[in-house]
Amino acid sequence: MTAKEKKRLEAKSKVLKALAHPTRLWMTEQLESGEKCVCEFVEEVDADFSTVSKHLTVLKQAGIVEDEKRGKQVYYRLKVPCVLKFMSCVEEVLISNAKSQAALLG
Amino acid sequence: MTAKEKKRLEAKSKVLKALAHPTRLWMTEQLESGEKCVCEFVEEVDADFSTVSKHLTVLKQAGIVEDEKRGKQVYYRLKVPCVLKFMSCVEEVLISNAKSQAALLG
DNA sequence: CTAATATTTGGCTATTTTGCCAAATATACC
DNA sequence: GGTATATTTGGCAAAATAGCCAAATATTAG
Repeated sequence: MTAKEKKRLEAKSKVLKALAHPTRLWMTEQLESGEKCVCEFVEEVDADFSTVSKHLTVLKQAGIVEDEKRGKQVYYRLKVPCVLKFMSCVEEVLISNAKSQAALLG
Repeated sequence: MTAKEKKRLEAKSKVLKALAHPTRLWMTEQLESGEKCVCEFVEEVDADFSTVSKHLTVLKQAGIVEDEKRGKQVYYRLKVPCVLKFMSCVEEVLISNAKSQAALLG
């Protein structure tokens, strides 16, 4: 494996890792219907304001979302909408897992 | 958020988390061209045999790959091939990131 | 049965990630 | 200016993850 390939793998992993957290995944899914400010997330997520803010920072640094400050609030929106489309494949894995589970149970 | 939705988010996160590691991502990509046994991965991955085996276990438990023992070897193959197709979206994020980077540099 | 090969498992430490709190920063309003 | 609101940042402790080694297991060959 070349150094370049390694870099590319690490970059892709970073994007996946950003999505690989229940709260971050949920927030990403929420953004499908349009931008939201941090406070809107905080209301629904039962987590500290700082925690939500940090999660959004992770998504931002991965390049999945972008933010814009308007007045006192910071609004986040999807930067690369396809992340939601590819989630359908993750669902497919879940369905496959459920089938395996069902098969085991007879 | 209902308990059911929470479960679903956690399940999806587990799948994403399994892919969110350079070595596991690489191994998953390698399986695109067909099954491989653990020893083949070990030769190319500069990591301990046990480490590679554990990574494969993570992918297996997430439902991304399945294994089959034949003789002394254990062969792994993709169980849900779409995981590679959705990787094209992750690439799209990388391209988007590169563009942002380029824009910053003027 | 014994030896050799392929793989998994257990255990341990180092590193990374999470999430809270408190403090800092930014913006609008008075 | 001072105050209230929205958000980020720094710091810390708890939890999760990674990767190595050694030991256990399984299979084949002799």
